[in-house]
Amino acid sequence: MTFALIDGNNFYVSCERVFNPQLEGIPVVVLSNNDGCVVARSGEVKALGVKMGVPWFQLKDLARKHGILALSSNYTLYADMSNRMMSVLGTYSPQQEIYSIDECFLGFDGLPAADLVTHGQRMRQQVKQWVGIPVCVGIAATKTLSKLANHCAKKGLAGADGVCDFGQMNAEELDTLFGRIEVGEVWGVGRRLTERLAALGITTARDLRDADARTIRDNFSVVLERTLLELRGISCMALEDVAPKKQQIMCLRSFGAYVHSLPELGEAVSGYMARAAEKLRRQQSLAGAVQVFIRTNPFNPKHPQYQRGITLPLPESTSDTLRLTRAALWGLKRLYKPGYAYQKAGVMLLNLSDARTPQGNLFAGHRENPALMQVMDRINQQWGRGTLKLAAEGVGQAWKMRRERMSPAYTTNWKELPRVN
DNA sequence: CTATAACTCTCAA
DNA sequence: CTAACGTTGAGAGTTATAG
Repeated sequence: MTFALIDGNNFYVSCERVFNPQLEGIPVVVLSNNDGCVVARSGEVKALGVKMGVPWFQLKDLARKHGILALSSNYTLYADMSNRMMSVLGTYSPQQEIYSIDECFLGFDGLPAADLVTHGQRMRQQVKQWVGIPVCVGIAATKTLSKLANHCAKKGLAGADGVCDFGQMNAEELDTLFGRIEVGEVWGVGRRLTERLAALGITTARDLRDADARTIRDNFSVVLERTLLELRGISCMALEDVAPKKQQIMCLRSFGAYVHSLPELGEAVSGYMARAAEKLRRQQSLAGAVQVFIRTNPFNPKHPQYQRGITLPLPESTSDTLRLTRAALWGLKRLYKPGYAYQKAGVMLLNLSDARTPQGNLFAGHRENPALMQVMDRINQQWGRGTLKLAAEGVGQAWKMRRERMSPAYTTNWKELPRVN
């Protein structure tokens, strides 16, 4: 088994640079929703020591000093660029698993082992030329190893130039290399596990690979044991060609300004439910339960804190925005307590089932007519999200998120294409 | 008691 | 000028609850 993992470099920043080459060579970050945290950093910013996920306001001094440019995230643009990148990469293998917006696995079986690096370099070159995004490629016998190889490719370790194939290295070379990689770089090893592993003297990828599998399972979990085996080249995770349907669908968001009143929370919750229900219908599912939650800002110690959620089973599984929204608003009314500054709300759809083989309900008095929802989805797809919506969503929306530094929708909206004279 | 539901924690991008 | 800290999903493990 041979896997390749292709990952866009600083993906969101690279997307922005495709359409604004002046961003090349200068420190750029892309911010999360609400312009809250740093979610993508250019190489220049990484070199300044800025960590992933840092709140933007904490960087103001550093940003001024080094002229860091911050952009609001433009997910429409990134999703479109991702689609282009994925379709180019998809031509390099019959098996592709799109793992996230900026990375995918490819199955590289059946190709001559000696040619894989060349193959990888061709992919990089073509993606750069056709889509404009720089990518790196990791190649190895398991998914976990290919992720690690990708890390090496990005860092230029072991003499890699954008492509790293562990299959070309011998045991000693791999030993040396793994001994220099911190265990936290391994896929599936996060901050918590890094701490606990360190207590056992396991600090590098090599330490974890050579640890006793049974001990790892007993002290940690079967998940970490699988990771360990994968580091040894024993493949425990298959390439998932077809994306399975989601088991839960959620939509949550921080507000651009604190919200205090029930009606305003209701508008937000209705809007989130409309989005969640769209996703639900797209994958042809029905929801059997709805969860709603609201909370104050846990980072603001001056405000009194309140956070609560409620799960409501539905009498009958449905994908009807009206019914789902009614349930959510009913739950919200039970949760709501006046006198708090709410900062975030969200909805979740649970107990999902297949819409094409609906479960019968002896007590269901009526079947719903999906035509209205179909029309709504089509109109919103053609004319833009939110063109047609329930009155419950409101029109004022003072709580809407901040996006003060957004780039135009270059690829999906003619009106926002820059003029060339 | 067991089986399941509900909830918490961790991780990833 | 001020105040300001993301979203979505999976899965394991634990605890609560039902029968």
